[in-house]
Amino acid sequence: MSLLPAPSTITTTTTLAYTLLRNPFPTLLETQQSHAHLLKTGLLLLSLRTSTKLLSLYSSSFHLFSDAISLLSSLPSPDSFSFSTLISSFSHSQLFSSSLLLFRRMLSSGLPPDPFVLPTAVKASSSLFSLPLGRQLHALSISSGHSSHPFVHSSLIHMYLTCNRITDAHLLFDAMPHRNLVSWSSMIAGYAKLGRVHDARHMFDQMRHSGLDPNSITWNGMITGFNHSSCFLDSLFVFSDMHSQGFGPDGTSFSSVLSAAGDVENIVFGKQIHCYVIKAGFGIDECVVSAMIDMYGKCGYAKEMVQVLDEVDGMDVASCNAVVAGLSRNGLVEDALREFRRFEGMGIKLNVISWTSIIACCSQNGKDMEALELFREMQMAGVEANSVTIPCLLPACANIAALMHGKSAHCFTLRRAISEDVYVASALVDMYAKCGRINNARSIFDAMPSRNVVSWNAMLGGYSMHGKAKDAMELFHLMQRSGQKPDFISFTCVLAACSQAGLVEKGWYYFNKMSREHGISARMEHYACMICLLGRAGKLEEAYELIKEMAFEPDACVWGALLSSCRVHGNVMLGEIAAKKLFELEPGNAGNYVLLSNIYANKGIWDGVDRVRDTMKGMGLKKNPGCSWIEIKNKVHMLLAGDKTHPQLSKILEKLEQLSAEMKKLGCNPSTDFVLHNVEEQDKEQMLCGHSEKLAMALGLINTSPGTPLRVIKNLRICGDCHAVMKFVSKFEGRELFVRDTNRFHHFKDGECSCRDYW
DNA sequence: GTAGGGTTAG
Repeated sequence: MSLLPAPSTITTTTTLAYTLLRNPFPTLLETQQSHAHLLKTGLLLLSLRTSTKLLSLYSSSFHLFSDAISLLSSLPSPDSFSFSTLISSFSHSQLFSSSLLLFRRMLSSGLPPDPFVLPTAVKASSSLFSLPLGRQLHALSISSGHSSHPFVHSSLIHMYLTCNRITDAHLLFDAMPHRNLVSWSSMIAGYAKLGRVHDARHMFDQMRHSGLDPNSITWNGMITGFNHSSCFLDSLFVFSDMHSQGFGPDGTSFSSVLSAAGDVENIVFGKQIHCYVIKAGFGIDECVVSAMIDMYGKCGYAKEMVQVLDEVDGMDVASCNAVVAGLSRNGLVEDALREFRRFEGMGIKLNVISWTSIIACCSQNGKDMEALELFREMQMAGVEANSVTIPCLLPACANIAALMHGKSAHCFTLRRAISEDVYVASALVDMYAKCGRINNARSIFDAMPSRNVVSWNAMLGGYSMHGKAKDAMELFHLMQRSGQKPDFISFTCVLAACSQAGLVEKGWYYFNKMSREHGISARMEHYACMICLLGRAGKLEEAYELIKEMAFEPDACVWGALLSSCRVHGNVMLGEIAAKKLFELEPGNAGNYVLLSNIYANKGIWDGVDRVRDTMKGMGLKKNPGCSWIEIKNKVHMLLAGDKTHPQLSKILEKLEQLSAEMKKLGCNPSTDFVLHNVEEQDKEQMLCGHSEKLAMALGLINTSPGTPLRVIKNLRICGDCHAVMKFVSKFEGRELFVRDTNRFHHFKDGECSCRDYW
């Protein structure tokens, strides 16, 4: 029997193949049927043109890349056209590594690179920001004799620009025999992106002198380039130039110029563009609409944002996202949540950006529990988090020390292979440090393939918060040896670490080094650290002198640091000075009055105590309620001082009474030093029920098995009495306790605290 | 099957 198909079959098959080639949009089924027939008849192998058409359909229309690859592999002698088809499909789907791997396979199969496939490969290497790959391709272009081909040449220029090698790009540009609009536009955009306004404009003029007219891409490349380098005013100027020279803006230029207008918060210009957009008929371009909403948001016009959105027929998700982000940016958290729910209710298909925006909105505005809940909802909705979502979520875990939630986010990053992203890893370092796991933070930090100043600061801040001054200083030196320049936050962390450990001389050393060697002038937070350091070390006069030397008006943090130190060292005179300033700066902060009252009470100055109490009463001030969080079995519990509504309250109080009795039996008297004597009835009740950190600790003790470490977060400084009780509990119950207050970590173990009672 | 430009989340 002949292996060739019967004549009738040939007719059918050729008809099928013909249909396939002529049909611009076949369905997957039609494609697969044609494929099957061609395969069965053996004709597939005879027509490279047909098989390449199949390759294109599988990869570019249906994204069935493994089917496309196996088809390609089955072809006895695919040509460079077949390879190019699949290589460019990979690139179009952002699969740049696969694209380049296939390009390599094409070369090793003996096919030479041609001027069609080379630009695609170069573009893939640019998209991966890989200079080494780009250089190899440059060399290959030369050796294969295609380097002067205009498309190859332009792609190489763009590759060098993308890899921040403007000089190499310019050399290549100069060597170009026939410069075209594409290469000029690339160079202009390249300079604009670097903020080299003069060079970009100069190139633009040179291009016109050479007789070439810009097109919309040339103009837009310049506008978006200037936006990229934060030269927003220059963007606006270019847009005006474009307009006055008779070039009608397109969607891209409208989107970009709106973004620039928002960034310089120029509402007048923004509104002009709004009118222009409507007149030019771009009010339906989704990118332009979302850029317009973004502009209004950045200028602080919340109402207009929602108006623009509601005026559009059929809201697109990017515009909805811009509304949520804009409300969040303006601190309108409740409105952002309401709009988010409204969009959800309207059946708008919310994407990862929508969810990330609302999670960020919550975690940046003190709604940490809500952020965690939204993350859960997002997963339930089947939307997968990415490398931006996680750094937005993790601060919420860190804020309330939700270690289990943080850990599960960490696992997620490992599964999705995003754990090494510099933003993700930095946020993980911060989260672990703030949840008391300083060693885990360090392991992640050490494993990072690349770090930026934020990563170093997260680790430095962690050591500082844990009172590990020596580690902080060692890391700070490692940071400099690694070539990373410290910024003002790095110095704040190191100074805070010195302050936690009472290292006065080291503190002065870094404080002076900062301006002298690093050219960073001292900011408010640096002074606050120094005042805290000097004050707590008992050098109150020196601290006060430093305040007087400051070149700008000290804020409440600086005076607050002095007042707290006066409280510790019983200095009435300076305490009164600091308190007076604080009453002016923060009239509503009851904590300052309480501190001053404590200073008086400690010295037995009862009329002073009465005066402060009367003032507080007259102003209607109440102590900021203490609040603590503890995570027990994956659930975060929030406890307020004097909380009488907790379902386990009686058990908690029973536990605290039992502990108190044990302490008395062993001769440990709870410190009454920290108790305000002239307390209101309500405060007395609160004291009776206990501070929130004690309640949280007791809740942890009765709900976890013996020996389980407990982690408590408090919104205020830990009080002396609670500190003493926790030291006792760590020994008596054999528990490790981690308490994070507003200032630092206290790690209680075997009756001792890591702060060595210095805080 | 080839080169240059856009909006919304860190």
